[in-house]
Amino acid sequence: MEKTSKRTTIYDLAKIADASPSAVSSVLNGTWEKRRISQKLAKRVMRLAEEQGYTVNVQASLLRRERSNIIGMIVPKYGNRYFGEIAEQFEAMARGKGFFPVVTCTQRDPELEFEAAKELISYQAECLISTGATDPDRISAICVASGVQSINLDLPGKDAPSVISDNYSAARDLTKLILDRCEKDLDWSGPLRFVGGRLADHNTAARLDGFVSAHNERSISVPDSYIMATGYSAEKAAATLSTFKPDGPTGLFVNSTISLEGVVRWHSELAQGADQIRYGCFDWDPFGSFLPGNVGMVEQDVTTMLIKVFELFGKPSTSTQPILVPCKLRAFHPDV
Amino acid sequence: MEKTSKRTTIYDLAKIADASPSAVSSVLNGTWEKRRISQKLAKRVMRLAEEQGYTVNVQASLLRRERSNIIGMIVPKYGNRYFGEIAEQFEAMARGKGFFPVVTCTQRDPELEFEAAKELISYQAECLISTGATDPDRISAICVASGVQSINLDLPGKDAPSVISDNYSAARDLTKLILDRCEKDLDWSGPLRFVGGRLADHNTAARLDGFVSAHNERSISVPDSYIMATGYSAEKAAATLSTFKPDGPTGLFVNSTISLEGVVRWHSELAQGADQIRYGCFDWDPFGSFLPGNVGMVEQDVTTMLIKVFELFGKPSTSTQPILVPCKLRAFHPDV
DNA sequence: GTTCTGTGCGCCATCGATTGTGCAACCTTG
DNA sequence: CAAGGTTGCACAATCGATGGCGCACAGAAC
Repeated sequence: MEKTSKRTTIYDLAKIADASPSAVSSVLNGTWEKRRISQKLAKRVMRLAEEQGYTVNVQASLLRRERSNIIGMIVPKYGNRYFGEIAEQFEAMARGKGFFPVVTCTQRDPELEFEAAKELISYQAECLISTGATDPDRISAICVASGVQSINLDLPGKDAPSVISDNYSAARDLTKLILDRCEKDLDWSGPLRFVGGRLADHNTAARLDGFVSAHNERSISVPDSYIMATGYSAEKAAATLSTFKPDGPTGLFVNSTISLEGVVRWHSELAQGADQIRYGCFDWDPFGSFLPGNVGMVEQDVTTMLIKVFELFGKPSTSTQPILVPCKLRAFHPDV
Repeated sequence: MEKTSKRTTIYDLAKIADASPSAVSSVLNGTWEKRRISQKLAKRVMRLAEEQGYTVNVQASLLRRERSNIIGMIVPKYGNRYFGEIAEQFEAMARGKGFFPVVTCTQRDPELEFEAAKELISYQAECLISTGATDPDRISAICVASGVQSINLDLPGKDAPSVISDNYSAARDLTKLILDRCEKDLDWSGPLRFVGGRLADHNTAARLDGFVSAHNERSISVPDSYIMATGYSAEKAAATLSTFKPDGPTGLFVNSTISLEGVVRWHSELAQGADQIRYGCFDWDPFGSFLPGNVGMVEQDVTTMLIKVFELFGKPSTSTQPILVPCKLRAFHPDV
């Protein structure tokens, strides 16, 4: 039925349909009515294409049309609710708008981010969305050089429009929630410890601001040693906490579910006093919400963020002032 | 510095370097020594390419070379440890081998799976890996028609080689673990309930087999009503369990972390007897391991699975007998 | 001075699809 | 029946990169 060796092309179809390649092409890409191809020929070609299992060579098609329909995204990780959700929804939305989404995961490795960006540009991506990129401006730079639009998501850059969460407000609200619950459950009023993230990172800085503000509003001062922002990884969080053996009520503000993994490990291994600890986490995870001691989590509003991204898409970049999207605070029920 | 409107091409570079496009091309793709281009010209061209922010138009390049370097994968979800891990490791391995991985998420929607597969073929993917596809054979079929290799991962198909977990053995071991812990903690000896998944699905069937075998080995019989495989979603699991209010010790075999979400929700809302419940889950999640009542989880060996996939890659498809990869059982510490 | 061997590079066809243009064949109208 | 209009399609250039082929020129050998 079909040629064994190579993929069928419009030339093959033209031969067996006894028509010209251009006629075949226009039938298959839907322009045949405009080009006044008879229905008879159109039907014949379509039937043959079906029979031969023809699929366009998008490479060739887009080369000619000088566009790619590809819209690229780089994300640091997949197996994390937040970024997983971003990737999934992004793909769905892009497809809904007729684009071909290509998402690639760069493990928070600046070199890999850069390489992946270049690769996406080579594949003629029309727009590149850098999610949580460690060096978004470096990526914006090659995008500019190649005439490709770039948009930052989750972490802001100064050379391209950015859509990010309102980290400050959400962190402040979460901090208040944890403080309230410490007060209520443990009759203890802080200050909390801030665990995870990197201070150099914009989001961590904004969250820390919110964290400190919430304390200040209550006239609580936070010692420097309580800021344990030693990186994004479960191991680092666990390591930082390993020497900390609380001997009374304690509260933690956990920056990201990745750090939460370390915190929970530490928490579960405490010899005593584990029930005297309350914590909340910036970022949401369905299982996280059932962990003992967890009083609330911040869920970033992925859908709204992506809507904003797609609003920017195609527009000549206006302001690079980050667009802030409010988060949703999820407070969990008090222990019974 | 660079042209504002269009991307730089080898023709642009040829003009400013005062050389021919073919010379530029061979310099940039590394064949210049074979083509006896002088180092002098090569250096000049490379410098210019750098300055102009040149990137190959892979579309054109691959059209000419008649290959794409693209290796495609479809996965049902990202934001799930198992599939997230698969996607991440797949990308890393593919890149390590010089390919361009394109992963796309199809939400367990058969139509979307099919559309995405066609799209990847249109982009000239050289191999398509269907992960957890609901209808892998339909995808294999178009791959065959287009002369593209296809490999199934996680769920087997009969028309292409498959790499899957040894669901039977792992389920048997997990069942035994749960039964042991029920015996030890609750002085209760089953039978357990099986929650989540679809019986029509190969993996659920294999796991159920293992589940039943483990019971049989201990001469425990499992009532039909204990098999609650009503689908893959947290809601469905929660709905199925909603009418179940245990009045004594109970044990559950939870099929997938997705179902686990529902189980945990149900568990946390039980008015009483929650401490009389033990469960284990097929699939691993870092937070899942700290949930009250969870005695163990099965971690599928993603790395080994992908190694097997890459071993199949490029080979003329041999047998379509599924390749079984053993899982790792993670048992959690008894409650203190 | 002629022939021979390298060196260095340009010319041109090609990959598959798209699209502006052109042109037969047929039909209509007066 | 000629002029004009319509229908239906083919031709050929083009997108950017690649690679076989061949040509010009330089130096070596005789």
